[in-house]
This record gives sequence, C-alpha cells and structure tokens, in this order.
Amino acid sequence: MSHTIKQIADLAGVSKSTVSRIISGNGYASPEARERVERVIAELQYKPNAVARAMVSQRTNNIGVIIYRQHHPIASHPLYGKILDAVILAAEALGYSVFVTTDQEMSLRRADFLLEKRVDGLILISRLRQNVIDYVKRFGVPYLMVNGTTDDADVLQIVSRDEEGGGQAAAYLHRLGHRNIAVIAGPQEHRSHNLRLKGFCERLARSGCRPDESAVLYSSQSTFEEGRRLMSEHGERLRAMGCTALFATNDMLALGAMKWLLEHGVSVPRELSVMGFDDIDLSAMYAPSLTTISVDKAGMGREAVRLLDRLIRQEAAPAEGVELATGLIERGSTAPPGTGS
Amino acid sequence: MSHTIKQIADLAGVSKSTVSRIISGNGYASPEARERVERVIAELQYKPNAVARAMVSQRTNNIGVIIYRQHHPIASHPLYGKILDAVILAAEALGYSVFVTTDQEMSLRRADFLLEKRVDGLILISRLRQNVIDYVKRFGVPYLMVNGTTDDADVLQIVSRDEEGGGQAAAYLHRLGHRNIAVIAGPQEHRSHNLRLKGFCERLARSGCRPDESAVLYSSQSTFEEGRRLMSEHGERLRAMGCTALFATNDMLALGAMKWLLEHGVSVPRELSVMGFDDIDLSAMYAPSLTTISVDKAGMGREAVRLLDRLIRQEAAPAEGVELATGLIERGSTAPPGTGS
DNA sequence: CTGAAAGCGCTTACAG
DNA sequence: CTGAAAGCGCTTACAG
Repeated sequence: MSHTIKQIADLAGVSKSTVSRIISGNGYASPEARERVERVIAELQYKPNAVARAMVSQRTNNIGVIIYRQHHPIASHPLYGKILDAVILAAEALGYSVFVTTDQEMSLRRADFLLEKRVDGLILISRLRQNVIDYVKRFGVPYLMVNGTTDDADVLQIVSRDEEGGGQAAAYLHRLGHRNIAVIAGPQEHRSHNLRLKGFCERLARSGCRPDESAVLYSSQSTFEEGRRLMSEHGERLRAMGCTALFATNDMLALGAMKWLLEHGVSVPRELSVMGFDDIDLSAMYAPSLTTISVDKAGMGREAVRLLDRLIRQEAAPAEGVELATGLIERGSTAPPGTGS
Repeated sequence: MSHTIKQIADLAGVSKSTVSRIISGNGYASPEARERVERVIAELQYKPNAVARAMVSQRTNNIGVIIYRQHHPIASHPLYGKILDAVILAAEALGYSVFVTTDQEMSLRRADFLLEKRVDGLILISRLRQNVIDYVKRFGVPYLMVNGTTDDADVLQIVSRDEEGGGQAAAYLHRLGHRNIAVIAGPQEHRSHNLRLKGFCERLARSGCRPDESAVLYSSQSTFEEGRRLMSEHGERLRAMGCTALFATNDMLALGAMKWLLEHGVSVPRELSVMGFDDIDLSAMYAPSLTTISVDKAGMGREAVRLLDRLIRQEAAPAEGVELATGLIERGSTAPPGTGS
C-alpha cells in the first residue's frame, strides 16, 4: 500500500540512487530523469518513509515535550497548554513533529520513552527533579527547560522576568492608592511564585509601605480551589485589617479568591481590588475581568523551539537562556481604594 | 554516546541475535547468556533504538492526533485539550507515543506530515473536510474521528449523545418552571451544535412549550466573545419579551452571554437563568457557576485510543462508533423564574 | 550525470 | 540454545 523508492526507480527506469538524489535535491540528475521520476512520484503519491530516513541520517526531525503535572490537566493547562500550542506551531515551521507526554511522577519513565524514540531534542516544561535532568543530560540529547525551577547552571532556561513582574504589580496597586495590601503566595519552592512575591514585596517596601506579614497567605498549592479556600478562611480577617487590595502570585489563586468574595457579597473592585499574574484566558472572561501581569506564553514556546533547534543543529549555542518581559494588563477587578468602579 | 546491539553483543560475548532475543523476550537463551547480557545492558544503560525497530517491525508505536483549529488555541482548547489529555494518558498506557499537530487550513499538509512518519494510526479531532478524510483513507492508516462532523459512513466516530443532552437541558429548565426560553445556537453545520439545538427544541415542544423563533439567536461562531456580542445586541429585546432563561449550545457562548448580563446589572439567576453545554473547567469557576450539560471528554479520549488500538492490531474491528452519555450539572446560574437564588 | 555497494540498528527465519 | 545472513527503506560516498 505504501510505495518504496525501489518501486519508483523501477517505474521511472532509473536507479534508487537517482531517485534519492532527486527527492533530496542534492546531487545531479538529468532533466529527463528528473521529469520521469517526478511524474511517477506524483502518480503514486509516493511519500518517503521518514523512519528509514531517520535511520540513516541519525535525525528524526522529532522533538519531545515533557510536561510535569502531578495532577491533570496536561495539555489543557491554562498556562502550559498555551506554551505547548506555541511550541507545536514553531516546531512545525522548522520541520519538526512534536511528541507530547507528561511525567506525573517526575520519574524517568517518560524520558526513557522519548529517548528510545530518538528525538532530536527535548523541551521540559515546568519543574522536573534533578535526577530527571541528570538522566537526560547523560543521554547527550539537547534539551532545555521552560518556566521551570532548577539551580543547575548547565540547564538552558526560558523564563519570565517574574521578579520584575511582581514589582509591576506592586507599583500599580500603590499608584492606585492602595497601602494595605493582602497577598496570596503560591508554592515558594517554585521559581516563579517565589520571585513574584519577592519582587512584589521589595517594590512595596521601596514605596515605604512594608507589607504586613499577617496579610501574606502562603500556600503549597496554586489552584483555583486553593484561592477560594484561603479566602474562606482568611477573608473576613483581611477585610477587618483594612486591606483594600489583594495580590495573588497567579491568576488561578486570584480567581478562586475573587469567586469567594463575590459569593459573599464583597464587591470587587469597589470594596476590594484583586490582581493576579499570568494572564490566562479565563482572566479576561471573568466578571469582573481580572487585572493581571501578563506572561509571554507564546514567546516562551517560540523561544524554546528556536533555541532547541540551534542546539540540535549545533550552531553557535546560546549559552544563555532567555528571560521574557511581563506586562501590566489593567482590567475591571482593580480600582482606587474606596471608589466605585 | 548511544550504544548499539552490536556493542552489547561483543561485550557480553554473544551474537547480536542472542541479544535481540533476550531483549524482545521471544526466543530461547541460556540463563548464563541472559545474565551476562542483562548485566551489560544495565551497565551501559542501553536503550534499543526505536527507529531501527520500527524499520523492521513496520510498527512505530506512534499515533498522531490532528486537531482542526482555524484559530488558536489548539492543545489549550477547553474541550479538545481535555480530550487530548485523555488520549495521551490512554495511549501511553498501551505503549504508544503521541504526536500532536493542528491543521489550521483543514488542508492536507498536516496529514502528510504524520503519514510520512508512518504513524500506526490517526485520531482526528473536530471537523475535518471530506478531502482530508479521503486522503487519509487512501493511505490505509487506521484512523477515527472524535467529536467531528461527517456523513461519511466509513468513518468510525466517537461522539456525545448531543441530542439527548439538548433534551436534558430542556427538561431541566422546564421542570424549574421556565416557559419562555431564549436560545443561542452555535454553528449549525457542526454536528454537535445542530443536535443540541434539535434535542432542546423537540423536548420543549413535547412539553407543549414551543420555542419562539425570534428568541433563537443563530450564530456562525461558538466563542465567548460571540456570546457576549449576541447579548449586547439582543439582550434587552429578549428580556422585554419576558424570557426567564437562556440556553446556549455550548459553555463558551453561555459564559460570554452571562458576562454581558452581569456587567449590565442583570442578576443571574434571579432575573435570568443561564445554561450551557460541555462542562468546561471555566464553568465551575465562574461566579455564578454555570449550570450545564456535561460531555465525557475523558471518555472520548479513552475510547478513541481503545478503538484505534484495536484497528491497528486488526482485532475484531468494532464497525460501530461510540456514543457517550451526557449528564446534567446543576449549578448556580439557574433557578426557578422570578425567585431569588 | 548515474548506478552498485555499503551501511544505519535492529529482527527474523534458517541452519547448525 | 546460538550465530550468520538477509532484509526493513533509505542515503552517501565511490566508481564509472
């Protein structure tokens, strides 16, 4: 049902070598031979077998994406899903196909899986344990990490300027006039949550407005449900403390918190301004829409592919990773304290 | 850097054939040979080259997923992303890796891409034009369609019982006491939107409550923005007509509509109940949360893989596709007419 | 400009 | 129980 180069050669009356040269475009071929071969190829809808090609060229033109997720979702994650979208598009533009997999246990199984397939390179999304990194490293397959957390200086990383973004959030809320700001801080072992909090607090301190430690809610999770739970537990207290604004280190936490507030008759932003970080789709859709700091998800995916491709082609390897800019997205969930919206 | 079976054989003092037999597990080998070979493999962390294996076995153990999307998002789509998640998990459990790609132009390019890679099978998500289907068909690669639209009887399809689901929505709203219901009907050329509307209207008619044609808003899109736009255009008129409930053929349209309502001081559900279809994550998170008809996204992904695997293995091919049940998810956006919530 | 040969890393009969 | 040989579908020097 699938044809081989041998069949094309026979039908066109030339050798396999000639067909191969014509297909690959390198090497000479007479116009007549070329024409005959091309006609046969078109007639039979011949497609060269990529597996055979990979076998000899030692290049598969495939890349693998491993997303770490302890729980669902994987591809449909509001942030990683967007990065993945961009990776797919950028990869295909360069002629790569992309395998996507998840590593729920942060184990080596998934890496193995793709390494056997001989991918040309690997994109690791989110945090992965050092042993996984070491494992991949030993294989000699080019790889890099997107939005991850690692101290390993060897690892090429694509990240956001999270600290700067945290600062932008603080500056914005301060500019609006907020002086008593509550914070929901997601898992501090994550690079991004950690830096966002740091940038936020430092910027606030520079404004002479040191954040009250009792108004900072730390959490080991970063989900919508967690944001909601934290508010149900601390919401009343924070309001009693006179907080006029709430900043969360990601949109999901902010949205969960906002839902609780709305359901309990707290008007956002009139009584309390709420702000997140990431600019996931949901944030623009919510009512009120969520003010946030945007992360360049598409840029991360594109940069990851661009760098990985260079590593694969062994071009002047960019020893440096990439830091992408963040930006303030002003929406309906924030306003000056004590005003209508 | 990667070892070959030859190297293992030399180091273990046996032939390639013996190593191969030991790895694959079929064929005999003496305990001593087995032990020596296994030690060398462990030491060198040898992984058989899947490309070479695919070459001889004519099986890649890869499947391809093609998602049609005219615009972004692809993997991060609230519905297709979930299906994709389930596909990836189910596929890996059966030993397949999955390529994911998108076909923005509904053209043949993407199919080509994967067909060259010699995937063992193909999962087509969403609608794809007949010419793409015909093309794939000619290749002899097993394939099936998830949540798609086609009249082609050859195509194995995995879908929801959308008509039944539409009926469930109608029955529910009628049971609450609503008699004057507005509808937002997404693109009718899509099987699902079409059947959802049909099921809804027929069930309502059976209750002796025929829907008013002027209260049915047809749209060629199914996005959040479109739902919002439709409300901004027709919201006042519908309320003037005395509508007490609104049903949309998917959650995105419903949510967009609801946002406009909330922003314009219409209380949901007190003044107007709103209901969608799909049960995307966002629906549970919204404030108020959206009552909807759930679609078994995970089930679709799992069934797709299960059936495709059977096609690939040429087992008793299930000539029939699969229809998955829908279910009512009652949330905060609906209530009896004229009541508080 | 073109073809024969070797080889990519495996597996699978086939002899021994 | 084990090894030599052929072959999966290509590409790449190397002769001619």
